[in-house]
Amino acid sequence: MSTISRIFRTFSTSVVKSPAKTIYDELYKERNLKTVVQKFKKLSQSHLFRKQANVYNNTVHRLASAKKHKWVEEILEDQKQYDDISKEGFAIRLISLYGKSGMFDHAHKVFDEMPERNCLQTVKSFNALLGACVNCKRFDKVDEVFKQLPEKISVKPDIVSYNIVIKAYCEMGLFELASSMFDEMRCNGINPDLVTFNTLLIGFYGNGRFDDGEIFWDKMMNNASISPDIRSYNARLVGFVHEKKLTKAVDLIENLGCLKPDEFSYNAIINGFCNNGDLEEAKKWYTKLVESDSAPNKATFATLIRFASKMCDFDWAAELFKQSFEQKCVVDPYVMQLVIDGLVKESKTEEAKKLVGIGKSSKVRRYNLMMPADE
DNA sequence: AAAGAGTGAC
Repeated sequence: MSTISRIFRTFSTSVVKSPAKTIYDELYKERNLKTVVQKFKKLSQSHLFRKQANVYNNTVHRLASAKKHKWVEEILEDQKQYDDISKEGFAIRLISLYGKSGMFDHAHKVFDEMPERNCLQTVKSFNALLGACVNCKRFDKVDEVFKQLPEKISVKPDIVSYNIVIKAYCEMGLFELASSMFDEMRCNGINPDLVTFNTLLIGFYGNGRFDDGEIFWDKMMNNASISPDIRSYNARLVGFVHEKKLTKAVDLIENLGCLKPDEFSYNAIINGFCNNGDLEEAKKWYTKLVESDSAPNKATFATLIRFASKMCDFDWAAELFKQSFEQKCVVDPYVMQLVIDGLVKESKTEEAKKLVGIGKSSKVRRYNLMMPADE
């Protein structure tokens, strides 16, 4: 579920600003998902509607997050009646939407049906299928698709294909295979790009393979055609934090040159100080984040509210609690309840009641937080 | 219209 949210995150945020938002307001404002399905199918009859990729992303995301996979199937299968399905781009959209919804067999079926719909299978739809393996965590299928399919359908894997396979190996914890794929792609005349390096850096630094991370960091720095971006630096920050090298991490975030730290950079540092039990530094870096061009997000609040509660700084926890609502960040109710319980324990009953009220009235997410006496 | 890289964790 959290994986699904992450995969769709880019789309749902862009949808907010998209003009489709106003045109299809009726669909977005509908709270009843069964009605959403009916309305979506009705709207799909319009050729113009079917061009709106964002409406598809948004709707499928809503249904998949609510675990209504039958309804995802209902709206996506319904699309096959339109001529658009013989265009590769439309098939790719269905494959990737099924993939993001965790429905691998459906994704594979759309791919398999392409020839009978006179739709050419190029490396792009091949990559969409490969991506669906990873998004559905069907790692057993990755090798099968990557090693057998290209020959069957006469496509040549490209840089995107290799990047997807490298990500799959990193997620499987098969770091040696991820490294060897990096060598193999170069033998096949495909040069690693920024995505390749960032995938490997995140895989290594994020999983306790600091030394391997450093090897690829050096390779990237020595590669004249690659300019590391903030994601590359953030991966290394996470690596330093894992290694408990906080001085190194702080030095890195303060010396990014022309790059600007983002919320992921700050979160990495904040995580480090929380793990060290350093309340003062955690507060300091939270303030820096608030004063920066970025804003704290769900992960920031989840970490800090939990940490402040653990350190019994319930005044700060309450402050963060309120901030998280102002920023419309949805944090696990269990963490929010920690703050209420802590305030009550310190006899700050009025403040606790106030927070319960904020939770009940929130439009972002209605929390059913309780005063300990209610339980 | 269309494929690939990220944060927490009872």
